[in-house]
Amino acid sequence: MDMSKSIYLTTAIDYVNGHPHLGHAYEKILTDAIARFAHSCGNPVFFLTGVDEHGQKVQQTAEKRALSPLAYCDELAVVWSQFIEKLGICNNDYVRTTQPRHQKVVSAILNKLYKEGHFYKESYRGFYSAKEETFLTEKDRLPDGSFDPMYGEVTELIEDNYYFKLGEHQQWLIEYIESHPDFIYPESRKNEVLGFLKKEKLEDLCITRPVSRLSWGIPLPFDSEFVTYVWFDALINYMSIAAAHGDLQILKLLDLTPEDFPENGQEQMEIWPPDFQVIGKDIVKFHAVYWPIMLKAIGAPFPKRLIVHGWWQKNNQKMSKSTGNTVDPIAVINEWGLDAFRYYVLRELEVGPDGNWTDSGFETRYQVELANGLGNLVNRSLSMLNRYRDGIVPAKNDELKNETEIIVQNTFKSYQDIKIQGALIKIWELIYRANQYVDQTAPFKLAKQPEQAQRLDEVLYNLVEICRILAVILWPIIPETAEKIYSQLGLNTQPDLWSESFWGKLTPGHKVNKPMPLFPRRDLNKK
RNA sequence: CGCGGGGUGGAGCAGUUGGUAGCUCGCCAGGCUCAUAACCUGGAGGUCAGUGGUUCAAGUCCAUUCCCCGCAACCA
Repeated sequence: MDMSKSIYLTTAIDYVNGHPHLGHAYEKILTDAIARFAHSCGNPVFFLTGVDEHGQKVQQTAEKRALSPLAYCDELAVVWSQFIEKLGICNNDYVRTTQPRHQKVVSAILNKLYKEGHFYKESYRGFYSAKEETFLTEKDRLPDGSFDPMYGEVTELIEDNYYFKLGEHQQWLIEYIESHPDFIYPESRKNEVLGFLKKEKLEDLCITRPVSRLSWGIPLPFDSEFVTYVWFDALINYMSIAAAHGDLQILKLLDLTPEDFPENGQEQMEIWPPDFQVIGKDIVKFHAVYWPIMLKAIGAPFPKRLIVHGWWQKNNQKMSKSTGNTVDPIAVINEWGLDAFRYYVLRELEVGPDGNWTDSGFETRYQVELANGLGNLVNRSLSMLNRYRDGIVPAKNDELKNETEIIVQNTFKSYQDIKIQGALIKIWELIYRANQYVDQTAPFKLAKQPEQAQRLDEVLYNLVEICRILAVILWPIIPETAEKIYSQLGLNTQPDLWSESFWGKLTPGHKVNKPMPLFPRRDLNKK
């Protein structure tokens, strides 16, 4: 692996004009787990997330509140970045599409593509709903030919706009996706995109909005009558931040220099291309079709993998603010703790399919898997070591070494394949095995028989060592808990490197600390 | 015929390249007492939606039918 280039991960950037919800939290935590695993493997990591701030809805809401759009965005940016912090995300940068560094890159790209003949200007005649501020298509017509009253008054309108030629890109994109089976994950999404590309003719993408209709956007550098369409603007964030951190490959491509980003100082990182771009299934088309075409036109290498995750429902119904069928991540974290939340969303579903949140499911996983499983194992292991050996780690012993190593390897492979749920299932096999081991060896009985002292030492070593290894392999998922385990083990290092998961790293004679419940048990009946 | 995803013991889910159907919860019985009234063992419970096919062998491949759920341009 090329160690000079960082593993580059991105999430979709969130549209600020909304409120952070479970879906946003899930995507961030999922990406965070992948990022932490990459770090754990010893790679430099660059993890980007951020917000998308342009567009009609922001402009409207700002107007309603008598604020400038930017002042309104400044307010929201705080809310969103606090949300990221609350989730324990280890991102290296936070992009806002209103930042000059981003706008510079968007302008550079627009200029380049314009000069190279990828755009053309054309008038569009269509039926426009002023109420919804959108053009309607034939598909929006009701069976009787009229438009739904929800669109208000619909008028026929002629509007000029710039378009990005996509037609010529359709064929190579199909071939690219077919010859790079890892490009879109999971496979079902890849098939969906291929199906679409093969069946439908790609229509040229409108990349502007007239200023008269929408002013809150990045001005088109070669025509002041227009601003850039939000999606064209938003997708570029992945590249603009690489440029802003001095990625020479991108700078050169866009004819920019590090001096164009004075706020960055002298930093020069190798970031591009992204290794993982994590998105929701709703925006597959933008990332699997428009985005590669944009990159091809720009001449930039493609992202390695697009990770498409599913959506959450609650109680098998679509989450919706209007019906109150929602999950507030902040409230859950405040009540149950960050790691319980992170664990649940990653354990509940594999990456790809939709998930279903239920409060009782969450509580059960907390109680059974975290409190009674992981928490109790660490607690009883450390407690016995303290009680029988004054907390001093006995001589090394390899009784469970093989079993543990197999599980650790399987877990590693699952992480590598982005099978996070699978990784957690395997990790819990180790927890069950360790609890079973306690029962089989009964250290509490050995402790009463002086002639069994050595056997007791062996058992205790195996238990404590497993607790330590668990911390290492769980760190990408539940970093706070992993660090707590290390701290209870009296270790002053961090469980953030996979190489720490090798058996036998706990040295005899080391003194551990007293255990504290990692996940305090709850009396669920009282709720 | 719009696209996609699903239908596996009471509930929620795993099932990699086809080879005796697993897990968690719940239920019943037993064991243990180090531990967060936690832990361990055993048991009951499924014709893997239906039908047809390929195969020595299919939940796992093919065909078809039924049912559920998302998506269909800015909502992760």
